[in-house]
Amino acid sequence: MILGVRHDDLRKRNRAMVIAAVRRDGQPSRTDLVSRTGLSHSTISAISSDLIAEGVLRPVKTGENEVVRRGRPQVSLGLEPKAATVLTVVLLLNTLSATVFDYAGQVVAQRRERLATLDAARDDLVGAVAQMIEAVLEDAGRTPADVMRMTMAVQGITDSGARAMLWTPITPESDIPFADILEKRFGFPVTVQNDCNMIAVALRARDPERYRDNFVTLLLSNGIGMGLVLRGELFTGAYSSGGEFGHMIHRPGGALCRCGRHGCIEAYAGNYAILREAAGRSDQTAADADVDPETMLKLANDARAGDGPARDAFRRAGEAIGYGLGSLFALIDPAPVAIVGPGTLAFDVMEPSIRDAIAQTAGGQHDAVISFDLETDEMPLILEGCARRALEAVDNELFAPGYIATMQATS
Amino acid sequence: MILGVRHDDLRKRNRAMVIAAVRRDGQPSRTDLVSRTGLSHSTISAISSDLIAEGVLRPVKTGENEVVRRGRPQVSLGLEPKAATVLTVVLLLNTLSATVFDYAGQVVAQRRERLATLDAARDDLVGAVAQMIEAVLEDAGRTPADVMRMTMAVQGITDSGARAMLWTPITPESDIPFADILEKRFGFPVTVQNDCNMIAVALRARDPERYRDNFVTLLLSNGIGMGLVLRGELFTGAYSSGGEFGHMIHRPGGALCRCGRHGCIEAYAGNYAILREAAGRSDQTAADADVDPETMLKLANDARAGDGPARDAFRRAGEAIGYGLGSLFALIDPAPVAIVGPGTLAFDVMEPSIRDAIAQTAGGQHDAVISFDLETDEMPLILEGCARRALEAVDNELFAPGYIATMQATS
DNA sequence: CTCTTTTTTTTCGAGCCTCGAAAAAAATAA
DNA sequence: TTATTTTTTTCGAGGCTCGAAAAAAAAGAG
Repeated sequence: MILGVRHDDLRKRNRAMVIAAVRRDGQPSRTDLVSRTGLSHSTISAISSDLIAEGVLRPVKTGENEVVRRGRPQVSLGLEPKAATVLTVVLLLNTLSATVFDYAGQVVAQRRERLATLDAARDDLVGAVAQMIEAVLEDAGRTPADVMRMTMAVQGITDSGARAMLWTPITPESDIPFADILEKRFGFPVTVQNDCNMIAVALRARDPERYRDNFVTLLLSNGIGMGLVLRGELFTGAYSSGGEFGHMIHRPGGALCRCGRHGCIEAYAGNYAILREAAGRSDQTAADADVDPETMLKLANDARAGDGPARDAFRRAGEAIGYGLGSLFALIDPAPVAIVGPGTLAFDVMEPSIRDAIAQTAGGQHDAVISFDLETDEMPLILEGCARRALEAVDNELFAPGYIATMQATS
Repeated sequence: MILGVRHDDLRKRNRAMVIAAVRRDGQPSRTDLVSRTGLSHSTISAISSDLIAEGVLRPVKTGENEVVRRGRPQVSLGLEPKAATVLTVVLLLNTLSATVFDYAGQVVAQRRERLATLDAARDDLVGAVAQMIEAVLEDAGRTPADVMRMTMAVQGITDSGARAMLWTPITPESDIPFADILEKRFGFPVTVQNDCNMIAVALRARDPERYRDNFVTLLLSNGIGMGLVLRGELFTGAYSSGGEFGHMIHRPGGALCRCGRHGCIEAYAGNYAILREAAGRSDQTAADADVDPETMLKLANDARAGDGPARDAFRRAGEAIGYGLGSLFALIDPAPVAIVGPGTLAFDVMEPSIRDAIAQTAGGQHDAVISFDLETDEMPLILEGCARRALEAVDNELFAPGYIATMQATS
């Protein structure tokens, strides 16, 4: 159905714009907001005084960084930290962490623990998450009723409604509806997101100059994850979180993948695949659940030292990634790529074969556009992305209700 | 920049909604429009009487199909044919056609001619197009000044701004900026679109139930083209029309493709590739520029008759398409696929191997969702898509200016 | 220390837009 | 001819944004 725009939606949208501008720009003055949004002084004045009265924004003392100029000084507006509390949970292989953020995006409390996810039963996983949520909320001096939203990031595939973890390499369990379970238990809204997608959100927030409309994030670890931003929007599949770059087919009927199929990119470029190849094992050998970083560093050093099985393994890994990126670029055109995770430590060994492979594909046409940025530690990015997602949801749903609904109904 | 919504944008948007609803629904009454758009009777009344006064819409006599009911009868609103004239040009291998449509989408005049595109020099192509435009406009009794928009569809890659044909299999010439040239010559706005994208637009318009948010169109011919609709929007690359499914890599370093690279899907599934394989030629043999339909039909019949080189060739073609779709589905999740073009005549021979290959990929998980619809004649679809594009552009830009700009600036 | 200048922010009335309710219009049913 | 039903238009109320003017808050000049 095509929805018309009702009159009050206008104010809601413009409120959302103002909040979004404040979140992005840090501490803009009303005058800054006028130029950012194209709205008039009168409108900005009205909206911002409303938002201040409601406790969403607050005037902040400008630091010494402000140039002393003639005239009435600008008053910067900032997000009121007390306006909301959001919660993030990150569940990765053998690691669980939970963080409480205030509305301004500052960490209030954080917990992190080792958890043997591979051996944990379904209820153990859910129980561990719930327990950690309770603990970190207590650390933060908040109750579940204070939390306006929670975003959970998991390794693996989630559903497109962001309600459940459909499949994950971190445990044999599948289809765990974390959102339903946690919402029922705690009463706040929960979404479940793919870790790589959160990395993409974080990069976009961190460096909007470089990562704006179209870019790719690749998480190189035991598996290969991808986050994709197209036309400025996080790309997800129709039913799932999508973007399963690691399971695009590199060689039909080829090496055995962790997912049980054959010839996936991951079966050549995942850590387990590189190790398997370098160790001279058959490419039909079952995958290791995890490979420790030291082993990978040693392999990378072997590869750097000269020709041999390690160098071959990385070359094949790079080839798989390169052809995969080339195929992806045939579909969406080349875009900047951010490489994230432990795999960055061996990226120099793979980069030549990646570039060679891309050059042999249709996506290699404009290869000047293709740049790789490296970021070894994925954890802060995932956390940042989750927090951002949760906070933006609060921005839209709570302080400008109807905004999202109206916009989506447009198409 | 984040753009706020100004007050007059509201009316523009709602006008656009009303026009779009009329175009989609055929001849809705004002009451229908109220339920379609969610706007009030008062608003619909005001907007529609404006549009009628401006000559965009007109009240139409309802046919006999209307049930006789008590109460004031509904007055249906239709598009006023005289409100605008649009032009479409379709340039394919050895074929050029031009059609004039009225604002209601009816054909006013049409021309079609054979043109040896492979041998035509750059200026010949441009000249032939320009000449045909002049001729068809004269047939229609219109002048260039009457034309509010033209959409041109070409085989091959266009730029994302829809201004130029970047590369095409129909002639060795490349980078022909048709939009600039024709705009300069005729004075009306021109866009240049990829043919498969127009097929997707047409299918969406024809059957919105089936083809709505996510679907794929594959054009099987001498080359392999793709149109992709994601989240209800036509998908194009960042720099080009994108969606070069045929040039995703199927077998690294494999068969020689028409594009000069090796191992592309097209190098296994294009007509020339199937013929090459069935005839027992090396897969490094240069591609035929075109293969006539009779030859392909004969090959398909050979394949149906039993095992042999023809059956193998189609099996390999199906495998390439299947693995390609599987890789695509790993990224975007499975979606309905419409198969269009001469290749549909041999689709029964390929379908088993396509489905087998998909089943071996990550995208094969939910294979119940994957359905194939066939449509042999692509020409009417391309034409319909072009007309639709041009008319919708007129709807938005002319009768509700600012609508598009505002919406895009939102993100 | 006071007055002027400059810049930011708020206030105020005008002009639109949408909405709901009531009225008007146009048909059928009694 | 009158009552009923349904569609469409009219009209006043309430909101929103805008531009212009006013107010506020600082530095600079004398």
